Amino acid sequence: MTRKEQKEERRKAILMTALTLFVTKGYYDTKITDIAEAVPMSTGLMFHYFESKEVLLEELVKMGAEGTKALSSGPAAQAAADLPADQYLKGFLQQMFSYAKEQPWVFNMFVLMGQVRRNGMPEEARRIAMDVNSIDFTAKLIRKGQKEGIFRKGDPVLLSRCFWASVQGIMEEMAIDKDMEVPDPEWLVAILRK
Amino acid sequence: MTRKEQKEERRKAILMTALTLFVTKGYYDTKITDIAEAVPMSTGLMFHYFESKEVLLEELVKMGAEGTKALSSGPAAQAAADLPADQYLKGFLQQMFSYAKEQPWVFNMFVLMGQVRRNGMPEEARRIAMDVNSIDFTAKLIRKGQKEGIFRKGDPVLLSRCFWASVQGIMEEMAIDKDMEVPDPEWLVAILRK
DNA sequence: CTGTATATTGAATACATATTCAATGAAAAC
DNA sequence: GTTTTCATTGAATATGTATTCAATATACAG
Repeated sequence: MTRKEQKEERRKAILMTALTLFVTKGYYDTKITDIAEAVPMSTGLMFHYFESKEVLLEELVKMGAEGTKALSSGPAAQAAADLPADQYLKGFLQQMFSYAKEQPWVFNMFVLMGQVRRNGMPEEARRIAMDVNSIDFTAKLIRKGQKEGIFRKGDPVLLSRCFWASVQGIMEEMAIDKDMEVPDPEWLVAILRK
Repeated sequence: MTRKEQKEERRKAILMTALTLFVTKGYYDTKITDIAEAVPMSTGLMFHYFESKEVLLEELVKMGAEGTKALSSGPAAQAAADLPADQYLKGFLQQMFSYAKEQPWVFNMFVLMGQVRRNGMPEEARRIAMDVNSIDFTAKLIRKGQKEGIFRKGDPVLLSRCFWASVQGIMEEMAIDKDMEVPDPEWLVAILRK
């Protein structure tokens, strides 16, 4: 394994460790030393890989942003066009909920993206996360569902915000309480259903 | 006005200012100087009224805890016993949403209580907020609704967690985006409905 | 091998911000 | 009107934690 690959491995290890800690303890409560200790590596070495705690967060958010974009333009987006809107959303939630245990990486990333959008989070990371706009994507889906006659009346954007706020809230609880039972996706889609 | 009353007034002014800032900017991002500047008063004087930033938060959370307890044992609790479960919850949300503009104090307090329960928030305040358990209260209500045949099947505690996580998420958005339209309480109660 | 580059450490430093404090002003008590 | 108590200020200090750095070890290249 080349030197460059080694370094890349190490960067990923740091990123994954930080991701877990950020989501479970919160960004401000996880200190650089916490991450270093968990990797494990010395505190100073962290700065050989990332120039600051904020940049580390930004890298994570960038990864999340790419993933989300891929999702909303790749084959999954095709499925969205074909499937009935409610089926697609239920499928998405089912997938995400199952990741909570099988691919915590993906799950945590999704949760982090939501958290970083909140006020008081570092400016630049927040900007990047805000850029990825699931709200609009889902709003379109909701409009489609309304036409199909399966979703309730109401401003699609507002419905979309409510839907995602709910999903985010529940996923944060799941991220912290690993033993929490997985909710039925239908419960959340019911927010939209007629 | 006596000296003591003056002091009490001033304390309240600080508490209300801090509440607004905590909810809109986040606890960690609002500095003591931010609060002092907004009150307004000198930074040092803040410590004449509250011994620390954490204690200030704790005082707020204590107030919120009292308010919540009063709510769940006062006349409102009676109403809960009489009304159909869905009516009661819708009424509660309607009330809370209307407070967003008319009594931002109450609204913000409610949001803060939710935020403080999260990981990474100061220990003691968190403990106090956790103590106030809306989850169980609502779980009972949900059980009632299930018997009435209006709520879906499923673990009442899990349903309750989902319901509150959703409410919290949406109220946080409303707290930050003052122009956001008020969602229809029915959308959230639909999480529970059969 | 030898020299050069990279990885690693832990202690020193920088920095942001919470907290203290000595000094001053203003109000209440006597 | 004098004394005493409380309110107020802003600069100094303490503290926690991010960040830097000089020193050392390890891997790689020639």
